[in-house]
Amino acid sequence: MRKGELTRQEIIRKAAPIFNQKGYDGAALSDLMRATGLEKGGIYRHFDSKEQLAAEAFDYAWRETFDARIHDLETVSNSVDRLKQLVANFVERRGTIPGGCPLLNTAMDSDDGNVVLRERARKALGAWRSYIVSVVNAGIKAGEIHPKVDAKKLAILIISALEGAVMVYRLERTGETFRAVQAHLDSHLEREVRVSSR
Amino acid sequence: MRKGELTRQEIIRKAAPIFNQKGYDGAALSDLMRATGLEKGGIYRHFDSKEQLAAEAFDYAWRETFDARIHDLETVSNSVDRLKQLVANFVERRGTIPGGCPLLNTAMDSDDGNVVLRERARKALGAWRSYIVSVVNAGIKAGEIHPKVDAKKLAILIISALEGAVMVYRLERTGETFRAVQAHLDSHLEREVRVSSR
DNA sequence: TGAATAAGAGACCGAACGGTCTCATCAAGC
DNA sequence: GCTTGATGAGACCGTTCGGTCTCTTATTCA
Repeated sequence: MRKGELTRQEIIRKAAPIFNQKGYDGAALSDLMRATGLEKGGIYRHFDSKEQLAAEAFDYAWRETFDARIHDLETVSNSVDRLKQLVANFVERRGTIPGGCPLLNTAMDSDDGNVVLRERARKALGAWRSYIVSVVNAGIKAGEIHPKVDAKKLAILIISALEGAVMVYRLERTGETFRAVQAHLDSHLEREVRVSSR
Repeated sequence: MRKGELTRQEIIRKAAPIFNQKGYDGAALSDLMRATGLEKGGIYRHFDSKEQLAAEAFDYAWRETFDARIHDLETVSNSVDRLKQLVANFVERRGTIPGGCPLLNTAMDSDDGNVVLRERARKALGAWRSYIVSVVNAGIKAGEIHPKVDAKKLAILIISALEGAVMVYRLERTGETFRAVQAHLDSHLEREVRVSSR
C-alpha cells in the first residue's frame, strides 16, 4: 500500500472525532491540521474538499458506532434477547467515537443545507432500522415474537427512544436517563413482544 | 413603551427562527440583518453580543414551543388523558417555531462550548420534565395513575421518545415516525399507567 | 543509484466572520 | 416647536475561514 493511502486513512480516523464533536462548520481546517499534525496542503492532497473529508469521516464514525451496537449480537440466539442486547450495547458501548452518536449529531447538523452529509445520515438510519426489522421478522418466523408486532414500528420506537435519551443525557449527564429508557424498552419487549413459552 | 424596546422584541422574534434553523455559529449576523431589516449597528444597540441575542431568542422560542405543547391541557381533567394530550400536542403542534424543537436543536448545537446556551437548554429540559412529573404525581394522588409508576422515569421516557422521533423525522420526513411513537406511548399509558375504573 | 513521481509544507488569496465607532436622524418630553 | 437623548446606518477593524498553488522533500520503482 502506498504511503499516501495510509496517510489518507489516518486523516479520516483523526478527523472523525473532530467533526463528530464540533459539527461540519464548527470543525475548522485548523482543528483538523492540529489533530492530524499535517499542514493544509498535506490534507488537501488527499481530499478535494472539506465536505468530502467530512463525508468519509462520517462513514468511518458510523461504521465504528454500528459495529459496537451489534457487537457479539450473533451469539444471542433468541430474537427478543437479541433486541435487549442491542439496547444494552447502545447504552454501554456508546463513546466509541468521542462526541456521541454520529447519526444524531450529523442529522441535526446537516438538516439545513449540507445535502451530502444529510444523505449519508439518512442511509445510516435506514441501515440501522433495517437491521432491527430483520431481527424482528426473524423472531416472528421463529415463533419467538408475536406475529402482530409491526417490525418497522418497533424499530422506529427503539431508535427514537435511544437517540432521544442521548439528547437528554447530553444536557444532564446523569445515568438515570439511559437506565429509564432501557428499563422501559426491556419491559416492553418482555410484555408485548416476546411469545412466552408457557 | 419606548420605541427601542419594541424593536428589541422584534429582533428577538425575527432572530429566533434563524438561530433555530441554522444554529448559533451557522446564524450569521448578515442573516439576522436580513431577517430584521436592520443594519449591524441597529442590532448591536440592543444587545451586547450575538450570544446574548441567541440566548434571548432561545428563551422566546422555547416559551412559544412549550406553550404549544401544554395548549389547552388544563381542560383535560384526567391525568392519563392529559399525558396523552400532551403527546398529541407535541406531534400536532410542532412547527410553532421554524426549524423544529428548539430544545433538541440547542442541546445538540451547544454541547461543545457555548455554556450560556447550554444552560438555557438544560433549564428548559428541567422545566418540561417537572411539568410532566407534576401531572403524573397529581394523577397518582387522584387515584388515576398507579402508585408504582415512577413519575420521573415516565417523564424521561416520554421526552426521550418524542425528541428521538424528531431526529428520525428530520432525516426521513415521513409521518410514520411520529405515529409509531405516539401509538406506543398511548398504549403504554393505557396499559401500564392508567388505573382502570373496573 | 538515479530518474520519475508522490507527498507535504506553507505562503497566499478573497470572502465572510463578529464586533466597534462615529455620525446623522428621529422621537419624545418640556 | 425646540432641545436633547434615544435610535439606527454603515464604514471600518482585525481575525479566521475554506481553498489554491508553488516549491521542496520523500518515496518508489527501474
